[in-house]
Amino acid sequence: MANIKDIATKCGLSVSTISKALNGYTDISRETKQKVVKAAEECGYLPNSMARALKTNRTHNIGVLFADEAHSGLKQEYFAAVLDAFKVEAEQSSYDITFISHNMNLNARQMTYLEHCRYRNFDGVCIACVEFQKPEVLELVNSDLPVVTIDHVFNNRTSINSANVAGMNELVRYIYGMGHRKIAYVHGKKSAVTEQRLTSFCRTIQDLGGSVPAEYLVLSAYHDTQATKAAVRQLLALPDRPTCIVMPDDYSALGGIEAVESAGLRIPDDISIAGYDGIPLSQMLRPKLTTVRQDTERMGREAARHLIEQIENPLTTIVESVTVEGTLLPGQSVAKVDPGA
Amino acid sequence: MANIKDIATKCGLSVSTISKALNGYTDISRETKQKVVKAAEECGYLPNSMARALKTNRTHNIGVLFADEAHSGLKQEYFAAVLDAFKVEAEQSSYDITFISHNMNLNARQMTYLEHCRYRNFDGVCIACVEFQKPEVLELVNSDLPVVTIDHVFNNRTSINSANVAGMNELVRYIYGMGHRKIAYVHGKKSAVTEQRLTSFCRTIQDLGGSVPAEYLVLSAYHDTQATKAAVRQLLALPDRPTCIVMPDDYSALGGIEAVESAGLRIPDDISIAGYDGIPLSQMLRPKLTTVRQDTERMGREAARHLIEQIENPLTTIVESVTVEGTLLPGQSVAKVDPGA
DNA sequence: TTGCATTGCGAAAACGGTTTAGACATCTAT
DNA sequence: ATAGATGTCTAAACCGTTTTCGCAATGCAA
Repeated sequence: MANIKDIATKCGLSVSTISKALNGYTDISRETKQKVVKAAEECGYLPNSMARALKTNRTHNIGVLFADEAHSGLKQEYFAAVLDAFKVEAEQSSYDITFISHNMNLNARQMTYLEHCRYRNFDGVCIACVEFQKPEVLELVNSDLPVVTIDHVFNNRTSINSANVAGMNELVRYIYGMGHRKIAYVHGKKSAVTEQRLTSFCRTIQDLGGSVPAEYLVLSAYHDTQATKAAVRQLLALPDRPTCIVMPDDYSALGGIEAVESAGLRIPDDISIAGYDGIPLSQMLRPKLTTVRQDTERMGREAARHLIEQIENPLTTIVESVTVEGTLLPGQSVAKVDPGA
Repeated sequence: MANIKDIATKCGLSVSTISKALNGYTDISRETKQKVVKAAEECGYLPNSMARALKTNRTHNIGVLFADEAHSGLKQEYFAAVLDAFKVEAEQSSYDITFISHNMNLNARQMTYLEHCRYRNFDGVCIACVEFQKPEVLELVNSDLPVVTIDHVFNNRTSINSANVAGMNELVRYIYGMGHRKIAYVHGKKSAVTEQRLTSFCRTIQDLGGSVPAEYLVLSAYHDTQATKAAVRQLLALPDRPTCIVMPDDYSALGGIEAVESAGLRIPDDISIAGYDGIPLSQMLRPKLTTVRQDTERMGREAARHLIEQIENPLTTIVESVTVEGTLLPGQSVAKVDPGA
């Protein structure tokens, strides 16, 4: 509750001296500084971040956009893990994080994301798990705020990207190496991530000398067990059924697994299954899921590091796309089969 | 970027008039108000939350403490869901939410949670998923800030609590009703929640005329599949093995299930299993897990509602403990057995 | 006409800091 | 002795609001 003025009178010094003493200015003598620090400690003095921000135009607060109305990032293990790592790294540099929303109201209407960021004076913004093409998101991306995006590349913005192309390539090669030639892919809804995985999936198979029939590519949705269940059903009903199915992600793979099992098939004996994400759950399943672990820890930390770098050195930092490699988790859900079959 | 002064000169009015016009003061004529609102709109004016907070001592920002060094609430589906609901409700009342941490540094040392809250001028605080007895948490709880706690009761604070006693009672009665008489409980580490469930577990069995041998109560930890796996192993090795095991929570149940299956037993034919939480995952498992669904949606919303009520009506609001009922999800992991066996 | 509410607006003092420009004393070199 | 350099501190402006109080103009009743 004590403010800088209280300390000043207590020390018999001016307000400016207190401020300088506390902020490491060099034109304050050693003794004065010590006296001030001691007095501040005694009074339980805490600077007022609002007053400070008002004057300096820096809040040490980062806005994170981790959900729009469609998906809540918090409920998806992948994004929750990224956010968690982001938070840890940001806090280590003394930045707080606040959720961005557009539910704050301004007069009658609601604020856009950008307006919200301006209102709160965020020093920078991290965007993930949204539909990146929505005008409201674009407005934010094209603003003059420091921005880092996760899993989506804009040419004018730094982004942190999971290595989807390499990851899918590795996964497909593994599956191929196990002998599979009829591999289907139940993919998520259109997004940068989906496109990368999808093209990598197709190209890798082609590179290996195979081909992908159109009916082996089925649209589902991320994190949606029901949609994936339906998609897998559709695949199982095919006259020339695939021997292995790659799911949109580990969680929705549960839906796929259910479809497979309710069709009386066993994994991996009768049909093989692979996921994507490598969330802890995937390795708790039996059989352990064959999947690609995305390095959420590194993604979150890199995002925070790059954003803070951008905030603190706006002139010298350059736009870049960081790619974070994943790891193949072989699991046991893909069986060794005879390629000739 | 435009501020209130710009609007003032643009309108040929004073700064105070602009402020009043924009904030619904009644001593401003209808025409002036319209003129001001129009000008503000044209300039893309946004109030500066820092300046406003500095003056009014209200930030419209809520601090949430959802993790300490031990657990990160974000990574647990239960807490992530509660937080998500909290966020939605808070945003609807135009409150933002910011994570509380003690990693911000003040001079040389780190801020305590309370100091962080004061520094940021949070209007109120929501606490969950922490060790409630830690001095640093207590300091926050006993401060003069509006506080709401989740799943822990302090006598001077409003709390939102999942109905653990009723939930466990219902679960045990269901299991008992299925014929089980040898029911074990692998429980989480000591906490208010654990104590409630544990006493409810024991009392219910006693009320039903049964008894709980000491070796049927095994300590594990929440959200820890390895610990739970070990605990279940221990139970399976017992000379008089239980016919049903209740797990700490749905997620750690995965560890229990693994222990059971790797012992060559089948669920529910050879042994029955129950969880707690009712997270979506539990119903994706085969067999579907018998569990108690906690109403995370309501818990989060109630927490936000009560906190905001407290913030906005500090004098009239009273301390209360809200209990949020859960729902038994019967699932198929508890088999019907012969009570005489 | 006078007196008194009422209405609509503005001046100015906060809120709690940061930061620039300069005051003043002391020291150093000439 | 003097000019400049150095070290330490202060005054004051400023950041963008809110809010109290005062004032002028108007309306209305007496």
